[in-house]
Amino acid sequence: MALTHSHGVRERVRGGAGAGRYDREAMADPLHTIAHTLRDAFAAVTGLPAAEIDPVVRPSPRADAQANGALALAKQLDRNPRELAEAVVATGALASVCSAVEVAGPGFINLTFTARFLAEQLAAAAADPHLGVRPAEVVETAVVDYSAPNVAKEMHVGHLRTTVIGDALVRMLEFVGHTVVRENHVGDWGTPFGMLIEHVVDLGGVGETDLSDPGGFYKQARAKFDASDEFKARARERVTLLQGRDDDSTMAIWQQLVDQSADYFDIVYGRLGVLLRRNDIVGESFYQPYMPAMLARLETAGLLAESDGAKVVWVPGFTNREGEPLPLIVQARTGGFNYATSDLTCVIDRVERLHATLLVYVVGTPQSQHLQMVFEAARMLGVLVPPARAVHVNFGNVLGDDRKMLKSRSGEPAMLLDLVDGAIARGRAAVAERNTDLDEVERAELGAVIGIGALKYAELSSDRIKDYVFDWDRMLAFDGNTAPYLQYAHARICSIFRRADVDRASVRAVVPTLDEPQERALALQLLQFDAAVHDTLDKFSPHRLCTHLFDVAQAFTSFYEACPVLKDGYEATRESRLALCDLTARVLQLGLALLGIDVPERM
RNA sequence: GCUCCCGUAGCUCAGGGGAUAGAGCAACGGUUUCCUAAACCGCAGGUCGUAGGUUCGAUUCCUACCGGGGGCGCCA
Repeated sequence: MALTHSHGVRERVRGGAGAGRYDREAMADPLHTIAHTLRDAFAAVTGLPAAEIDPVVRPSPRADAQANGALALAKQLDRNPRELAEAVVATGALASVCSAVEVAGPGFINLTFTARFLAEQLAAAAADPHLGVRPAEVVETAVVDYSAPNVAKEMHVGHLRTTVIGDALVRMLEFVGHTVVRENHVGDWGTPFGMLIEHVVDLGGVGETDLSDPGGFYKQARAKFDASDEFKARARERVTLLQGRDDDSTMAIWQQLVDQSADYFDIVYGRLGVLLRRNDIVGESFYQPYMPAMLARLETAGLLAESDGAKVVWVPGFTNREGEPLPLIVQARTGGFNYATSDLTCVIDRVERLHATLLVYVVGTPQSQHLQMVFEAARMLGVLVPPARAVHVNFGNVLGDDRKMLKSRSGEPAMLLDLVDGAIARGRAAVAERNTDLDEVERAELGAVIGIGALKYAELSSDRIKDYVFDWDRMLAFDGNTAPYLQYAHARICSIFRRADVDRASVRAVVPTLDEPQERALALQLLQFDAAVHDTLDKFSPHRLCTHLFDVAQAFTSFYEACPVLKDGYEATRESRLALCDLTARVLQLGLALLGIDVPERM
């Protein structure tokens, strides 16, 4: 899946060392542009290689941007920071794009862009299907491991964040040009399947079970397992049969459980609106046949050791309760494989078969140590070596009011489908409450878009590392940093174009005028979309894009209040403002799409 | 015990080696003959957990401590 761009503005410039650089004239983000310009200016003034210089360009409350680089550089060179900043300004490098360049305080360079420069950058972004977002400098094959429910078990609140965050990352990675392999590492193997299969047998065998709602199935099997030694013994034997893979009846029942669960997962994913489908399932069973070879490789590499009868890898730097070295157990004393075996085999598969260079694990924080050990073992094996690397995209818990894991009324973890349906129902209620002139079908569709959007946005808009408190009212509020607020801003823009009876695409060649402060502020926000996307991907933190989109929406509503678009007396600015509206709507629509959230045209 | 993460406004959260730490909600005060008021504007609110250290400069980096949570051998 090669990235191709038909438009000329983002041609790769070949010949640099390592990653290709892009023609800086082509960049829509003025901060990015100015950073390059300043880097060269600093290089000229100091004599240092440009590659070693960071001009530290940031948005500024005092101007459009500020460059703080002079302070650190001056210290490094033992020069006066103010003089250095003034020397850089004196090069005149910024004259063509800035209307004001001032050195302030100890050596800050405050920059104000010319309206013309900003307007041209806006026009460039508007002409770009990617709205100014640069493609990745190095195109990679990325495997994103997310969601990972268990066969024959219900999906619950614990799967919400991994599914929503993973899906957003997949969309963004693809958008900037990476080849992305979605992998749903479902739990479809292991000792629990002994009891699950045996339970199916008790129920009358294949065809007599219905897993469309796995609710009590797992619990029934579990209860029998705990209560009956006889059942327990049968379950153990069944595990052996399963692992042998050649008992037809066992395999048929297992396959049935897997297939029915896949149907159920598809229902959940479909309703939630994520990309995962059954083709993305690569369960633990897939890796099972490759595990003996993996163990042999560990053996050959001299990494396999024995400890208390188990086969282990001693991974340096990890200790147990007693302060003794902690092993990564890859084969239990019983000879059985466990999740370390599976995960290590999986790393090898992703690197060697899929040729992935970026392995993304969207998995909860509690598995951090386990994953670090697996990654380290893979490094020791010489598999997970540059350019291949693994990233644990960890996340905190979804909490209820009581600050504990979100529960259903029965006290168990809230079921994912209940949360999804609850979001849709609340979205519909919100629409009905504000009743517009929509018919039933439209209202239902809109309710789902708003409800699901709110649910997902709540997951994505705060730092994934922290726990967050689930709150229906807050996520569905039309004020604040919520999906409905962003969707509303988009709907208002669509309304303007309906009223004007103007085709959106027709204003995309317009170079807007930016006379009002709200127009400038909006322009600056819109041009930072590129940086927001890349920043989000660098840190695998979708909340960064959320924050940016919220800033865009706020800048737009301020503009909307202050700058009439269609009203009488504003004919002179009409085209220009329509162009700003169009680009705003596109940034909101695209940005939310990258998060897996739809936008309505009317609300 | 060892180890990882978190601690920012009443609440929910951003931010991050630099200039007066930002939003939203709630509260208070305004705005609608006008493109969707599901909105906007204003006002108020914080010794950035505590104490040291590095630095010209720390809320940001380092150390210790306090508070909360996770993990620590044959489940995943």
